[in-house]
Amino acid sequence: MDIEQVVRISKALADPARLRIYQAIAAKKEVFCGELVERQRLTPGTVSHHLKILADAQLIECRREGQFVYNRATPETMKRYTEALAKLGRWR
Amino acid sequence: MDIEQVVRISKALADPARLRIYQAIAAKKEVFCGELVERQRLTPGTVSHHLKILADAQLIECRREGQFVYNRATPETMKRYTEALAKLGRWR
DNA sequence: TTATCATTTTGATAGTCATCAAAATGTACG
DNA sequence: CGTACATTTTGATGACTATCAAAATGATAA
Repeated sequence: MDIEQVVRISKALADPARLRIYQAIAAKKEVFCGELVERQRLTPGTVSHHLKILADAQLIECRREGQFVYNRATPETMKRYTEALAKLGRWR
Repeated sequence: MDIEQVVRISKALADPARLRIYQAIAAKKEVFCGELVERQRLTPGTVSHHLKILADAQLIECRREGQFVYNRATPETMKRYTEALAKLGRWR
């Protein structure tokens, strides 16, 4: 994983609202947007914005099914992120 | 580790210049500020600013010795950060 | 088609932040 | 003391961002 991707993921995780959204998604198999709007007390536009940033960082994947868009976490990305950080901190 | 600390660390890692600085520090036992100013092509003020953010996140520790301030990484914090993220992504 | 609901996009706004230059502070040594 | 060097702080500026309201788009069903 290159440094730009590490920065992109760090940025995605660097906002409390977005971290809560990620947490809510990762805690279940799938979550659709409306569920997040209710639980996070944010407008649909704002939630959509955050989901886009999480998806661009490949921390989540989104799948449309009818009117709804279901989101689920992609733990592989998180795994590769933490591995990249561990490597970053290793001497020599 | 609480969510605020996760956000604080994510923010600290969410800038390319700061990530490079952290990388440079973690790659050696200790680094002093002047070394970073040279290698990163940033002004002393900017480097100092970044070091403060890394230190506030407890990703590095700074120790003054005479005129110089030596910085070293605290891998313990990085370890707890990645563990917190892993827990965040875990179901149930 | 029209109505309705879910989501995204747009435009605006207030707040945050990276950066620099310059001033201030800390520290050593004549 | 005064000079020199390392670091931090301050003030300013331009860029970015979280948020909302409202408009636009997608999709279903009557």
